[in-house]
Amino acid sequence: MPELPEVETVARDLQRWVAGATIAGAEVRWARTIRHPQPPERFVAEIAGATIRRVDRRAKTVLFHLEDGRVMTVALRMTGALIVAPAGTADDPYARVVFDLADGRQLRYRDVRKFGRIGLWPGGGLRSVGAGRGARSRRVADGTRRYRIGEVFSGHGPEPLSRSFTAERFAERLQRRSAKLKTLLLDQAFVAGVGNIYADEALWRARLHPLRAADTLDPRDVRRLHRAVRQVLREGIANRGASFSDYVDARGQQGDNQERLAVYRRTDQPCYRCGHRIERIVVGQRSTHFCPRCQREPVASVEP
DNA sequence: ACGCCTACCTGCTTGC
DNA sequence: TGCAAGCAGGTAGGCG
Repeated sequence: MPELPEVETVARDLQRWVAGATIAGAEVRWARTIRHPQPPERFVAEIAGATIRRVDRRAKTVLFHLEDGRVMTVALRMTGALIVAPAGTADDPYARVVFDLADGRQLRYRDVRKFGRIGLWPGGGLRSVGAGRGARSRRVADGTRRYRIGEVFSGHGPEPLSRSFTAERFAERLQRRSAKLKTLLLDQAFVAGVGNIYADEALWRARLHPLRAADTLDPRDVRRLHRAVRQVLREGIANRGASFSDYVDARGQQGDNQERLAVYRRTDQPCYRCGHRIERIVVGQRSTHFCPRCQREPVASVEP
C-alpha cells in the first residue's frame, strides 16, 4: 500500500479539500471493503449526513474525524486511493465506495485489488488502528470476528516522525529484539507506517544489512538507523510520495519520490554511493533491495 | 517472540 | 500472438 509518506500526503490533501464537507450519501460497490462487523447497508445509513471535521493519519490509515465524534478509518492496503472528484467527473470502474458530498463533488475510494478496508467507529477510545498480532479480536457464535474498540485500536508501535520517537527509545526497542532489521521495520507493532519501500531505503541510508539482527546494533548503528528512517519518510512526504503503478494523491496525481529512491526496485543498477550492483533478496516473503558493499553482511557464526 | 504459510484480489510484465 | 507464471507498496490469521 501506500506507506506513511503516501498516506500523509493523501490525508493533508483531504484536510485541505474536504474538511467541513458533508457526506450526503454513499454507495458501496464492493461489500467487503466495509470492515467487519459493519454490514455495508448499515454503514451507508450511518455515514449519510455526517460532516467531516478533520482528516489526518495514524500509521498507514487515513482518519476522517466527523463532527459528531465518530471516526471513519480508511486503510488503503496495496492499491487503495482516496480521490476527490469534481462534479461531473467520469465514473471510475475501480471505485469501490463512492461518497457523494453535499456540494456536488464525490469522494471516491478506488482500489484495484480490493484489499483496503473502511471502518466507522464511535468516538472515544481511538488511539491507533489495528496492527497484526497486537490487535485483539474474539470469535462470536457464528464464527465471525468481533472487534472491540480499544483492543482494535491498540496494536501500533510509535509514530516514527513524532517528537517522542527518540533514538534512545528506538535503541531500547531494538535491543529487546533478535529479529532481522528488515522484518522489524515492516512490523507495524514495532514502528508504525514503514513499508517495503521505505524499509529498504532506510537500511541503505544507514548502511545496515537487512538481515542484521536488531540486538547486534551498536549505539552508532542505532543513531544512523533512527535518523535514516525519519529522513526517508520526511523526504517521501516532501516529494508527495512514491508512485509505481497505483499510488496517487487525492487529486489522482502521481508522486515524485520514486525518482529519488536509492535501492528500491533498482536491482542490478549501480549503488549511488559505491557503484556496486544493487542486489535483490527475499526476506520474510518480501522483496528486499540493498547494496552488498555498503551494507555489509552480518557476521555469520562459524561452525567449529 | 518468531518465522513460515495461506488468503485476500487484479493487472501488468516476462518468458516460452 | 497466446498463454502461463511470476510479480506487486499490506495485513490478518493459523500453525509450530
